Amino acid sequence: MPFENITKIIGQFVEVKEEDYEFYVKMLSVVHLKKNECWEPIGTIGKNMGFVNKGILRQYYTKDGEDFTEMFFSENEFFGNFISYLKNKPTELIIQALEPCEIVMITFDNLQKLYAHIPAAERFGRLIAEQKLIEMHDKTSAFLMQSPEERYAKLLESKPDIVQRVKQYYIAQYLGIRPESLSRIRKRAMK
Amino acid sequence: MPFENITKIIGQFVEVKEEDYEFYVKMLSVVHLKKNECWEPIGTIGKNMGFVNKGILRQYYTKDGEDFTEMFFSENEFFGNFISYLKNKPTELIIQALEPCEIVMITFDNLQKLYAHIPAAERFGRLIAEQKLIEMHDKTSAFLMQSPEERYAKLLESKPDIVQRVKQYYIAQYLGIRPESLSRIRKRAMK
DNA sequence: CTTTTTTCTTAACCCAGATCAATGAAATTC
DNA sequence: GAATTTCATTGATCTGGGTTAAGAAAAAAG
Repeated sequence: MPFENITKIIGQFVEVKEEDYEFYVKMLSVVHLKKNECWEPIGTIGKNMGFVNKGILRQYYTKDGEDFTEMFFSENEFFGNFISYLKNKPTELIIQALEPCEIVMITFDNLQKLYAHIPAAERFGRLIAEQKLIEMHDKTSAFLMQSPEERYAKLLESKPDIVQRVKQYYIAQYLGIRPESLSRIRKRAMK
Repeated sequence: MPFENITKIIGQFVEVKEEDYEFYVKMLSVVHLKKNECWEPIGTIGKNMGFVNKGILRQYYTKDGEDFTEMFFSENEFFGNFISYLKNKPTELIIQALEPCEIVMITFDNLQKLYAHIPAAERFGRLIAEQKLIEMHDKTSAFLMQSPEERYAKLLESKPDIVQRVKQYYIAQYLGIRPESLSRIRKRAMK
């Protein structure tokens, strides 16, 4: 039952009518990513939205040979190269599986069909977009208002599973610091 | 001719048909803000979008008695408490005039009417939203990838007028540093 | 299970930005 | 336009994170 989770999550946003269920399912497919595998080829235009059934992914940029991790996605979260799709231009964004992942996939094109066929889905799409906007906003303001140490404490509180399951240098990238510094922060926090 | 600038700007996004012009104008109004005056009362739900005809504003949060400036808006830019409007909840966001401002205003409600009446306007609305999303994204990645000094250099290059017209401690807030540090960065940069 | 590679920790030193305090410059107020 | 408040600069000192390098621990490969 690969669509069990996503059905539950969509149901939290909008009412999924019995008669629409099949149409939803027809738009969806399931893909598996091996560890370290990437979601879409680098330098292409975003075509697909994903939903994490199982596993963790990270979204990152590379600049001067250094990685900058922007976000993690774990079970029951949506992700995708939205900006590339919206701008219809390739971006440098990379989304990579950090564990073997099972992903429910919908192409942005099918998403549009879904909107056309099921008006309630439009509401769902808007809510996802808004949620992404708010997440991004929260992250920006965290960089403005908090120290790396505070940001780590917040992450630990809001997403303890991520901290457990993800290599520390990815967490450090996410916080905007070096792995060595994160190690010190963790040591300080133990007391 | 308070609508001259906005007409030009909208025209860059979508074609404004002669016969629609009057409808556009009917949706718009002009407000003036005195220096230090705020756009919408604090703690209310975002109701209006603004377009800067003349002046500069800053968008900021207050936390523990300290201000964190997120963004500046000057001539020909759109602004508004979009997140509050989208969530239909008040936010702590404050938008304040740093100079006497002339603002072209449209209520979000009228914006919806505009969408309904002129399909091309929907495209304009989407483009504005995307632009805001991209701006926000750029700002987050700047915090991840650049030092305060580099962020200042970038601001100086991309918005020299802002640096000229805005008090330095607002610039410092925007860069996420103290005014004293900005002063030192400026001194270093002179050489 | 052993070897090899990757990741994490620790230490020593450096530096940009924070903090505190004082002074000078500029903008407001009256 | 003098007085007062606000803002910018500078100096001294402190600190958290960066850098470099080494060794320990854990994970992957064989």
